Amino acid sequence: MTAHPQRKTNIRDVAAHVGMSVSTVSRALNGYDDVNADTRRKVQEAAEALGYRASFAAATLRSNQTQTVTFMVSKPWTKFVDPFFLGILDGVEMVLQAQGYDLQVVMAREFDSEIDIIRRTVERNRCDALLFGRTRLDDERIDYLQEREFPFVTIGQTQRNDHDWIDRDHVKIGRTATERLIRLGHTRIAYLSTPYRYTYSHHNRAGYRAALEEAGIEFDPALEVECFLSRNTGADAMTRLISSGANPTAIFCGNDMIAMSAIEAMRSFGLEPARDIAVIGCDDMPMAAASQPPLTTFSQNLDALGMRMGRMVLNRLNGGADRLQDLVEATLLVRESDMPPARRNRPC
Amino acid sequence: MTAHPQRKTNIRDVAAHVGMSVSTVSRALNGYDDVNADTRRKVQEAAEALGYRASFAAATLRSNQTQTVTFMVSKPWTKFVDPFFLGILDGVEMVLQAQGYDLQVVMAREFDSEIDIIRRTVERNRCDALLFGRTRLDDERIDYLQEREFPFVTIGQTQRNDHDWIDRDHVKIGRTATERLIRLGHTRIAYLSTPYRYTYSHHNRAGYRAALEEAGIEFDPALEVECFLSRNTGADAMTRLISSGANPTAIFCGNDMIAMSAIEAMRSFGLEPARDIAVIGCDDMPMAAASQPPLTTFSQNLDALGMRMGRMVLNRLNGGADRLQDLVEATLLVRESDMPPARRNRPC
DNA sequence: CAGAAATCCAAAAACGTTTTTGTATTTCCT
DNA sequence: AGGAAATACAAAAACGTTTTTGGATTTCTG
Repeated sequence: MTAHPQRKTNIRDVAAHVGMSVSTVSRALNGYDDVNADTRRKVQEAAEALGYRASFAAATLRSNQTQTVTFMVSKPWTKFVDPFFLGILDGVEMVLQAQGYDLQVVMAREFDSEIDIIRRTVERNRCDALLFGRTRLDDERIDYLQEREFPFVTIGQTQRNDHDWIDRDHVKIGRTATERLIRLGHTRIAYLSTPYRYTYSHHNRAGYRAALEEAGIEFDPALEVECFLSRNTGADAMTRLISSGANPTAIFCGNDMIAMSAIEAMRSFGLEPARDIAVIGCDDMPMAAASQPPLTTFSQNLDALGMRMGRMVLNRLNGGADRLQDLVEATLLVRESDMPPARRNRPC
Repeated sequence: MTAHPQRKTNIRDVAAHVGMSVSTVSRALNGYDDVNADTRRKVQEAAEALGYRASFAAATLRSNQTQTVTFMVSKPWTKFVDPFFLGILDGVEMVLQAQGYDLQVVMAREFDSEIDIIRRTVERNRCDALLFGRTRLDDERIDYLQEREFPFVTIGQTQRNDHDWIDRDHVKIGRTATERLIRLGHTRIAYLSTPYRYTYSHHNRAGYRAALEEAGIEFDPALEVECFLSRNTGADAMTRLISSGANPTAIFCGNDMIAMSAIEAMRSFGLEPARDIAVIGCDDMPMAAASQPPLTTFSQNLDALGMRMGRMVLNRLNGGADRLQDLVEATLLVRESDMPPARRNRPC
């Protein structure tokens, strides 16, 4: 007995309303130039009056264009490094929407499902381009998309690197952090790496090793530890480092989560960050500033990074021929967690 | 001169491949029961072999169903309370994908664009249901969706409350926080509220006031301050509170961001959290545990909350008649930022 | 064994656009 | 003035599914 929910107004309704053909209405609304200015105005007014909005499905089916870009985030990522990816999303969305593109986000539950989601998304034609991060040296997602000639931009590089990407200069980050710790007088500097599966972990490490070598400090494999995505991974690594007698006086951590977790472990051994072990993180998560001591870390203009990424994907969508690759520098945010090494006899 | 990118295989291809009609293929693939088991198997194998995947646009156009749920996040929200919404998203996605639904996320740039995005999304038929949070007492988004009879579930309540929602029990949160501070001996307890535009701010306040009244503590309007979404809003409020002579010995903050910011301001006045002013936050953001002193706050099983939300929307999509409304309790996480009031003459 | 019911599949319509093609009418050029 | 070009619109095809309708064949029933 409920009132029949009225049928949505379609393009035929507005055509009838202005007494013109459907095709003219379509061309008028989509900005083609073989339509009289006056006609276009009338059509637009009618569409507005009737509350007409083109069906997304129908338009997509016919034109094969979705005017949509999809950003895929990996779930382990969302949990831990969210501020980083959210900041980028902001920037991307800003430039995309200015060009009439929608930005959608989908989440991948597990690592293995990333490729499945990409497959689904591409094969069902749900978007015009894909965005994603956490690239690997050898990344099957990229192989797949390149084979299909599907547009995409990544955050992070790969081995072959023959695609559009944007990335922070992680080699420089690793080098800068390590150089600073060396300058402070440290020689036993550990590197608590993000998972090796990611390309950028290798870049960080390359910078770390390069700085050591240039300073003439012998590289000690025992000081390099791989961390993962669990909450306590930094603590585990730190514990191993301490109890194995590797004896670092400073650590550079692949991200702030690892750093905070490592600090927890230090304290459980009676060691204080800064005073006993210098700590440098990466990402400048909100907790980095709030922690005690405030964490020295690397920060980034995420909006800008996202906007550049957005412009890249637009270029690709517009058939831009050139490959766009962009390395952006992070800035070291010196706070209080990195100090010169403790002297043997320190006043209490 | 490039190889022609081969046309995507469509349903006709697989029909031809198995020598059957298009309609049979469709019905076989979509699980209808008027198709022979053997036939279905053959169709499925063919589809698999040819890498067939139904066009999303075509299927949507014909069936008027997208098998997609959209979660709309407001951008100011993403910046500051991300862990909260990300946790919920996780849970929602989990139960939706188990039922074959996709979860998409879209971002609203400004407050005012929220309704526009909803309009676009609904009118262009891009999803089957909407999810969003940050409800207001009087929420135009809900008015719009109800009028269109479009399925949705909110995080948060409204004045009329005649829709599906899930919410934390913010009245209880406000009451529990305030009761605890009272039990610790405080009488001048301030409430640094989240923006009043949100319903839950009022609920927090109601709990706060109720606890005061029950304890026979006279309510002082000067101790209630509204905060907003800027980074320093807590500091601004705290500064006003201190310099106006309102003289609180404890504060309950609508979220952890506000609390952290307020703590900053305290310190700039030479006051120490816990020692001089007790602080209780809400949300248990990662920085709450990392801060000094660790912040007493309210935490939540976000996965569970999200999963309940997911089940709600599924119920609605399956034509469930009953209205689903769910109030979940938060748990107080006592850490170190809340202490009894400082005594006049305290040993240094 | 005749009729009814059940089973399984095919033909064709329909969804709402965009794009292609075509055709009057008008404007331009020499 | 006559033909070419430009302008402005209309008709119809096409996109790839799902759903409706119908019809053969087989199975059941009394």
